[in-house]
Amino acid sequence: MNTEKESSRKEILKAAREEFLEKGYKGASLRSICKKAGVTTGAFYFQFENKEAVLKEILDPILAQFLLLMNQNVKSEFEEEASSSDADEWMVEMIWLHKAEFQILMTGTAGTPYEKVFETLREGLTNGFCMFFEKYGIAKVDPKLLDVLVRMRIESYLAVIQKDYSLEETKKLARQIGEYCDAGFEALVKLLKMEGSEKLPKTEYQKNGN
Amino acid sequence: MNTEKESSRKEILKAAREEFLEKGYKGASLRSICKKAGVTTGAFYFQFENKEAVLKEILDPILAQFLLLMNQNVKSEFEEEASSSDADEWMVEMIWLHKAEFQILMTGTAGTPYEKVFETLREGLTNGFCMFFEKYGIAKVDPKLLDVLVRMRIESYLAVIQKDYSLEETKKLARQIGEYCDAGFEALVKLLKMEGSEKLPKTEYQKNGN
Amino acid sequence: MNTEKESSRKEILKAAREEFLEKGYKGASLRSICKKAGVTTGAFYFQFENKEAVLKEILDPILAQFLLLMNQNVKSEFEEEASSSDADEWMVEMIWLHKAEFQILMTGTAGTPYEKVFETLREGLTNGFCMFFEKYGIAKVDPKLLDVLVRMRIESYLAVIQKDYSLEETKKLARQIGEYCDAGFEALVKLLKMEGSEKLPKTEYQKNGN
Amino acid sequence: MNTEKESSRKEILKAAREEFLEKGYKGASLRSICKKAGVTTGAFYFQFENKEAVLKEILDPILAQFLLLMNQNVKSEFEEEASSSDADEWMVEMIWLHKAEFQILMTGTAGTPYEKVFETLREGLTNGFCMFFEKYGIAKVDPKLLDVLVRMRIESYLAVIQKDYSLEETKKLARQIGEYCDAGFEALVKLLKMEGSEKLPKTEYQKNGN
DNA sequence: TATGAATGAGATTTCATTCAT
DNA sequence: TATGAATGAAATCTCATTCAT
Repeated sequence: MNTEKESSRKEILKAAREEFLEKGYKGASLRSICKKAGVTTGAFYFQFENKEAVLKEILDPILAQFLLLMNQNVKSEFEEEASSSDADEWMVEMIWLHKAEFQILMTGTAGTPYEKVFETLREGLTNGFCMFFEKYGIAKVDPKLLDVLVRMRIESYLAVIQKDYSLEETKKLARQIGEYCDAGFEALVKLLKMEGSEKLPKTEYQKNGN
Repeated sequence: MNTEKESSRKEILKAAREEFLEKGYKGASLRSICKKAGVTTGAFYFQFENKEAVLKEILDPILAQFLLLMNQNVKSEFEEEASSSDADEWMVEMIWLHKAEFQILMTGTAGTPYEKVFETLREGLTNGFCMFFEKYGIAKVDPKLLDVLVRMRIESYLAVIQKDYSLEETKKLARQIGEYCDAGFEALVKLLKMEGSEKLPKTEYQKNGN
Repeated sequence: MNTEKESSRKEILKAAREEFLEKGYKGASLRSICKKAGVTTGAFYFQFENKEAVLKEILDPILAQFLLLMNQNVKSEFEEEASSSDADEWMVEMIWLHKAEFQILMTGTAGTPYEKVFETLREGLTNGFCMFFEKYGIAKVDPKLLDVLVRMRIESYLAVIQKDYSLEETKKLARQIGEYCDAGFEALVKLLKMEGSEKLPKTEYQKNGN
Repeated sequence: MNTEKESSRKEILKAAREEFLEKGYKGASLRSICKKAGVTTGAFYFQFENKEAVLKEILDPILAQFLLLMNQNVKSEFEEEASSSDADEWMVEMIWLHKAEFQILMTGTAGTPYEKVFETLREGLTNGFCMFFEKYGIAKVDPKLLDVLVRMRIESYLAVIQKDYSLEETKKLARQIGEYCDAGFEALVKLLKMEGSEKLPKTEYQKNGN
């Protein structure tokens, strides 16, 4: 039957994804989305409330999945060290499967409600990192530092998807980055412990002692 | 004198910086830039060729500076380890001084020639990293990995400026991130050497160096 | 039914024809075309790609017809002398029916691609004249002279349409001009043959033909 | 002294002539005229009241000369047949010397007061033709026909100047066209006399009588 | 005589959205 | 479900012209 013609809704979503990716949300024009989708504007407005609704439909499910995985990831890293890398791999896989959406989210949502969604994501990951530090004996970690670390980690994911690497290559990179971050993390823990003890009153002789 | 009334050109640039920051390049409207600047559109087009020219005037000098510093940074990291952190500090300082511009560059240039400028920046840093790895005995580093590391480092800079930390706080964070990255780097070197020896039993430099 | 409201497209074309006629292409403003047509600018841009496209739609069909007729005219003048005046009459009629378009073409297309269309038309007629001269034994006619004669003939057509003569009056004028040009032509042939024989005593065709 | 720098006024006139020629009056922009003239807009408005004043300054002197010559031409053609061709030659020469201006007048003045100047010119020539016909015994010539003949003659002049022929070539062409027109004129006179006698009441016996 | 910054209306064009069919 | 013509505000940009210096 309609094998030749995908449903309008899907065609629109596909075309919109491309346009948003290419020109950003503001820069993308409904006209050209509709043209690319082979659909009239009337059909568009039957399927979606407005331009923003398409963006929402593109990004929301991905975001939901991502948040879910992120939470699992964080939890498992905290509870059982073994499965940590598994969760990490899943996340990489999910991002890899939805390159376009994540890129739109990152670079194409200026002036959109989604502009601030990343911060939400980051806050989630930041919590996870916080617990992790605490597990290693650093009670009160500077939230500023945490934020940066989280963003670096996210960036590492995104760096990968912006290229057209295969899933295998992507996973290999993810493992290497994992090593990098783990080592960095341990070094920081050491540093912070030292700084923490330096801040205590007897700084002077501690310096000599070390 | 004319202290109360800055030159139109400067007013326009100021207003444009704000608008681009807030709404991205596409989302920013000339009308509202002009209104904010207290200037007519005619005056605008006397001062600038078009909308894009303002963006150019805002971003170009910053980019030039950044590229310069980046090169110095790379060079000094390669030649004398001591001054590395100095160059690093300068770069942090420069980015901190031009928060707005960098944020515009990052998130507000979709559909603009500047969209791809980051890649240029990254390529510069990537070269530096490459030399660094070679210095540590890793001859042919996977460019994919390099790219990710570079982007993480850049992201660390940018993460900081998006918050309103003081310059002091910013620099402290930068130092901590420096530790993190150095440790991560060393771990990677170790990992890569192992992988290398597993895969290519008798590389030339391995025979001599190890 | 909807006799009172012509289609937007037609209303726009009508209004544009008037405006172009009155103010030339550059001088005509879309705003006032739309207002005259009782249509919004949006409607205009739904129907036409841009201002130039309306001009194209107005002029192209007329030009095509004209070129067609011109070729027929030329051919018949060459082959059978009798029908020559028929074709001529048809052409006059056609021009008379499209006064506005031809006047726009003549006087209102400065700075437009159509600016040079007349030259194309003229080249067509010039070819015809050339054949005509050859038929009368003038082998190589000065193309400069031909060009002038052609333009005079075209001008004669256009002179007529710029006034509001009836079709009958127009045709009568056309006949008179026909006499004028025929006589002029014959005089020229005589002159050129004399000049030719003075300059080139024994041309090939002269030896045989005369 | 100021050999290197022509007076602003002259520079402006030169640049305007070029621009009007190229883009027509409406299409020509003051900005680009000023830029081409190496002059600021302020300087322009010191020298000229407005855009139209430049056009006036370019066209008026030429028009005055042309009208003068035209009258002489007409008069001499009427009084002494010998000098007719002299006056004709002068006119050709004058037009040749002011190609640009005449072309501007013809094709670049849509929407300008000068749009209708041609008609004035033509009326002058038409009067001359009228007298000429009367001299040959055609009392009341159809003004419609006269107008066409005049326009054809003018067109012949203009046809020549739009090409870059030398003055010599131009004059030769003018002479040939002169032959063409004279012969055409004579044929018309004959025709009109016949038509005239046909139209008079006592046609029947006149036909026999003549 | 000029400068050149500024004006502000108006140019063409594009936008997201609506609505009768 | 869809069409596609229409809306009208707003977009970017250009215009001839002015004016303080």
